Amino acid sequence: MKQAKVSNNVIRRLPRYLRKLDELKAAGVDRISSGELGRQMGLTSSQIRQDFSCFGEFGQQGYGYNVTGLRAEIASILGMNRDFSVILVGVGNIGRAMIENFCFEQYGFHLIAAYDVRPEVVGTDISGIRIHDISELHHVFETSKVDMAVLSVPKHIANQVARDLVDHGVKAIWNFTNVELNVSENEVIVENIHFSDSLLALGYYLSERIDAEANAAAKNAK
Amino acid sequence: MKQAKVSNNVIRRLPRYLRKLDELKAAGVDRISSGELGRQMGLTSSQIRQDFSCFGEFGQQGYGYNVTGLRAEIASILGMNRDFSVILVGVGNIGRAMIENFCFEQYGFHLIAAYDVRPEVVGTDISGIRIHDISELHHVFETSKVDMAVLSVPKHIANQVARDLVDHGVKAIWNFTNVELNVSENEVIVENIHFSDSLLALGYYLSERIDAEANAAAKNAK
DNA sequence: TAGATTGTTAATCGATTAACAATC
DNA sequence: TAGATTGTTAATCGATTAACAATC
Repeated sequence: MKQAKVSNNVIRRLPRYLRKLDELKAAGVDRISSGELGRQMGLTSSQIRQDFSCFGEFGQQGYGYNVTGLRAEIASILGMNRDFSVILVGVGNIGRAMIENFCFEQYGFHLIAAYDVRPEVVGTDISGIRIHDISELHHVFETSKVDMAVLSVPKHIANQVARDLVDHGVKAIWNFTNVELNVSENEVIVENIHFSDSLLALGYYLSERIDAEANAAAKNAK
Repeated sequence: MKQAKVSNNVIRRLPRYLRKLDELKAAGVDRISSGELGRQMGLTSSQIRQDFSCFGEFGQQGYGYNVTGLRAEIASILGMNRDFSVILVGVGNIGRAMIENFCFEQYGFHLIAAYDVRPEVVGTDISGIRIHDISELHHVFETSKVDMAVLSVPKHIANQVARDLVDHGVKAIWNFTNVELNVSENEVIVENIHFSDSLLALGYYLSERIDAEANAAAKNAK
């Protein structure tokens, strides 16, 4: 009965499928084959069918996949209808931007409170979310389940706050601090947004391309 | 002479090595073996040696790696000393946060200008960066090379602005729009920061864990 | 020199792709 | 029914791990 462990690569493709299906839906497409989906996404049809078959049989021979139905299956696999509760710790620039702009609801999460230490923000509301002093953190765990914490505090306290969150029983941390957290993956799920890692990878590919172009130019000049 | 194509997986590990080496340096460690590095990062020593050997011979038998030297090699591979020039398009919440907080210089990039359409921000300065009207975009390409553009405009114009940037000759786009850009990878390097993809993957792992715990509890109760 | 650890070749493992019978 | 396309098994490809000679 238990489904075999699904590889991380497959999981990381699911949100892309979701986005593409939403796009197709918006364009009025209501069925699609793995072949056509592959063409549009730059994947093989085999890979797409393998990916979906990790979770069930969502298609129909001779027909393909129903866009709305498949979208709903993937949404469910990703937990989008579970209504996870979220707190945010660290209302700096990025924390504030997330509170004001990120549509947690759209992905099955809802933000219930935020925390900071600076007196000038504690006690205020941002987009309807109350900012509490971080010393009040334990209260929220007494009154609600907290599934996930957005961690957007300064680097130097990242690990200490993460430790605290885990000890209070948070189940997952969405880590924006650009620090590798020293918490065991047995006790908490950590998902990192490492801006700098992303930029550095871009830097590598950019360097590679610039060098290739310079080489090509040098060759031409000869 | 030409180095074999290095896999994306290896490239994505380089920034992690960099961060770890910086941490070791800060802690006063000046040499490390692949074995110890692996222990600290959760990788095998084999993988670490394989990764580095894609780029050269950075270690010494019987000794290991010099932390400072290895750090410098990786920084150079990632193009951190190339001084790439950057423009930012879309000074909304996230764009503003990047201008104010993200330390481009630290990674070998420098921000030269930003663009928006809203009259209330055009003409102002944010952290020393002038915000121009987007209609002025072509000027910067006439007077400077522009290696990379940070794309942080609203979703619905993302592709149109990306097209424009590519036509002006930008070499890479750091894409914060959560939209899959329809530009060919022959003409431009695209590096995506998809917040929602990251959150949805977290949602998957969180769902999985919650279900596993519920199952364990049900089993215990029996 | 002896011990440690690299760089690299070979073996294993896992992920992607191809092929095809089942079936809508 | 015939054509299309799935779900799945087998083949291939690539990435990780193991092993070890080279050497500091």
